[in-house]
Amino acid sequence: MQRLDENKRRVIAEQAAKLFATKPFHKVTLDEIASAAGVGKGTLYVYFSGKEELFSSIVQDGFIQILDGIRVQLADRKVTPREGLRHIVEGLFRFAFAHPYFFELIRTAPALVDAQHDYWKARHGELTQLILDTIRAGVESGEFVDAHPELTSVYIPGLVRSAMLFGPKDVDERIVANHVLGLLLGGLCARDNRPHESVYQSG
Amino acid sequence: MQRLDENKRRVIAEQAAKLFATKPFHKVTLDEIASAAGVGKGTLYVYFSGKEELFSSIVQDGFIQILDGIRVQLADRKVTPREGLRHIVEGLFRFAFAHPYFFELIRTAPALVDAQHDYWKARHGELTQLILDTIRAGVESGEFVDAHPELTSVYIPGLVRSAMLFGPKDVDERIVANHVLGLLLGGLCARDNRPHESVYQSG
Amino acid sequence: MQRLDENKRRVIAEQAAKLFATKPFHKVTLDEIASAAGVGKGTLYVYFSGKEELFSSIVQDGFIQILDGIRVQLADRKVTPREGLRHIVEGLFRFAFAHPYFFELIRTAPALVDAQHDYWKARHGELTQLILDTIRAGVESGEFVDAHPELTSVYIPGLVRSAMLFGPKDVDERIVANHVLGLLLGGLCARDNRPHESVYQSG
Amino acid sequence: MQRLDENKRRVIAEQAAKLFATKPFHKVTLDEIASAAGVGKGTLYVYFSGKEELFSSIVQDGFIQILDGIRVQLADRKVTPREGLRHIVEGLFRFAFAHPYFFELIRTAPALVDAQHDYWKARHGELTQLILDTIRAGVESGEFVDAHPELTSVYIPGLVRSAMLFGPKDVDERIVANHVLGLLLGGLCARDNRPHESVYQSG
DNA sequence: TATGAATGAGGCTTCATTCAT
DNA sequence: CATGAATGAAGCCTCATTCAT
Repeated sequence: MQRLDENKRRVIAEQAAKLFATKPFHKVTLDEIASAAGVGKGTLYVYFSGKEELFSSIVQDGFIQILDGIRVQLADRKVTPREGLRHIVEGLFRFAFAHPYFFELIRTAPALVDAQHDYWKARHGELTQLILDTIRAGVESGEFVDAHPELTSVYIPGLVRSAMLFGPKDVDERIVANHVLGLLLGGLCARDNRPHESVYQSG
Repeated sequence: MQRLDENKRRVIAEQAAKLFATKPFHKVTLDEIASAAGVGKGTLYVYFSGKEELFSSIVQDGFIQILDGIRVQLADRKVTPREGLRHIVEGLFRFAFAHPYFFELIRTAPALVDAQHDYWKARHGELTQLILDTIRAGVESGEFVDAHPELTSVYIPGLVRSAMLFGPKDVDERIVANHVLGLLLGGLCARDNRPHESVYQSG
Repeated sequence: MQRLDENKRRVIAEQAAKLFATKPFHKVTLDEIASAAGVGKGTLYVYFSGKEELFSSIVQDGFIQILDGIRVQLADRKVTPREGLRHIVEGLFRFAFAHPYFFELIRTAPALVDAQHDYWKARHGELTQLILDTIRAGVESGEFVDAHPELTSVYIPGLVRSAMLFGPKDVDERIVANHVLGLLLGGLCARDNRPHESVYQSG
Repeated sequence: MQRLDENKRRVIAEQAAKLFATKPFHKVTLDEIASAAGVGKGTLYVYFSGKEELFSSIVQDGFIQILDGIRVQLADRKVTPREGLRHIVEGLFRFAFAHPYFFELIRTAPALVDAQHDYWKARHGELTQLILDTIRAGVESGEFVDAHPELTSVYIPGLVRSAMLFGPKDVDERIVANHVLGLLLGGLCARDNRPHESVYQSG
């Protein structure tokens, strides 16, 4: 028996995630969550220490998944910066499409976490750092030209977020991923070096 | 002082904006807002019909400012798509730096507005449309290459948002604006056509 | 200039009476009253010292009118108890039909008046006393038979109230008055001594 | 105590009834009610959906009790109209004396109930109808003479109300009931057919 | 472990009253 | 005298949290 009933914990987190994605934090009640998860309200406190912790827990689990997914791809020492960037963008979109609620949900995350604020910032920082390292490697190798990689690294999750939240509803995962990647690599004025439509083929 | 005082309305909105930027919606109390604005709690209801309306009002005013600012710049018929894009990015950053709280504040906006949801979506759509038109014009004129302008148009406010929320705290307005613009126009692999550092000079 | 503008005072009282008759005391706002009377909210305080006093004032004015109306009729020394009872019932109904809101309005009166409670009880007591005297006179003269005149005297305004509040909406003043009087004098089993339909003819 | 406690519900309703009888609706606070009932304020909302519903609930329960009590008495097919009237008046007074607060409380009822207004009117109408049927039966059988039974039927609860609210405080239940009944049957001028003092003896 | 009845702190909102104009 | 913007006390209600079962 690890972490109580791990399955029930996941059901609760999933249902809560859906609700948190639908309405702002303060309009989601624990009654709703309990009822959506098919458990008693008291049970929530068996698995989570409170509403905020439940929320942060979901967010952090998501970040960990994203990070792990990307790290697996980047683990190979022979990954070039360009391939690395592709892995990052694809990894972000893979998660985003697998968890359609997630980006809605983290909209309110930064300001909510109080006690867990540091932990949250650490996770967020890890992701940014991962991206930053990749870009810097590219700059050093001459593959990339970027006067401010520390800025670029924060753009990338933002691009994914924007695409998911405000882009067309029926967009295809591979198409957006490629499009974002194309923009990142070649910009709007690029002529010949665009990887458009070819990314997934090589993946 | 026998007419509703437009100035007092603005003071309330400003103080409220600061607070909404600091904490999530449900942690901002009307007591705080009233006290920060130096008015009685009841006075808030003289100028706004409630907490949510106060919030949406701030958001919408901001959007209108952004739109107006950009529209003024784009009004000149001789603006090229490339210049147009520059005006858009600069306009967004100009507003963002003038209202440092705004992007924090709209984090929670979409889900909060209920009654005003349509109005919000309309404003948001206007901004997206403005950008979309510019990009499409560039694609048609051959200046831009973009397979999915409808995606690109939603990225741009997202880039600004990411830069403001997660970028370095002491970043310079002109530097970020140029950097974003450079990325948009040339991407990371561009070599010769990058307007880096030169944008504001020509403005 | 007596009591300020006596006419404006009456307009306010009339509009307030209508509103108090429509909804319970706590759902009538001074804003409504002011707006219905076509005056500013502050003006209400020029003519009345507050919401409760405005209410009591209306009630007491009504009672005084009722009392005065009845007293005029009873003033003639030669009025028999039977005629007296007729004057009382007719007087009550005359007022009730002239002020259709009044009985709705006093529904909540007794418990509302705090400061003016004694004054209210005094007026109410005067009316009861008037009726009581008439019945006792009748009992003494042998015209009436009543073991508990002090009970009967409180019934009579109650009969009027019930007829007004719960009786058919389109009832005729003379018909109800006669009906109440008939019941009082002869009861349901009476056979020959009923004054039905004849009361107003002799008035 | 894992099911909603019906007894607790009754305690709350009883205490609330006492308070509503003492002061007008808007002066009774939920804090008072909760504290009088010995429960937390939130508990009120477990058993009732709000202040108004708590109030209407009390009123409606009362009406149902009155109706049921009277209906039991009238159930016997052999009840004559005269006996029926006696049962009605006695039933009303029995309830009134058992629930001394009730008639105070319903003073404000009609205007308060909004959503439940129809339900209230239905109950009130049932009582009136019960009385009306009895009187009409008497008129048809020749026992009663009444040109307007639809008026008489609304008087009767009004008589009870007046007696309770404005009659002497120390009045005896049997005496008032008999007195009201005597008035109804014989009026003030009756001489021989009055059931005074004899009603309860035969009951 | 699982539950849900009970709780009360805290928030939004209303509105009678005041007072500067 | 007339006004209505400003006020803040007070109340209803919500809901996260607790705890007895």
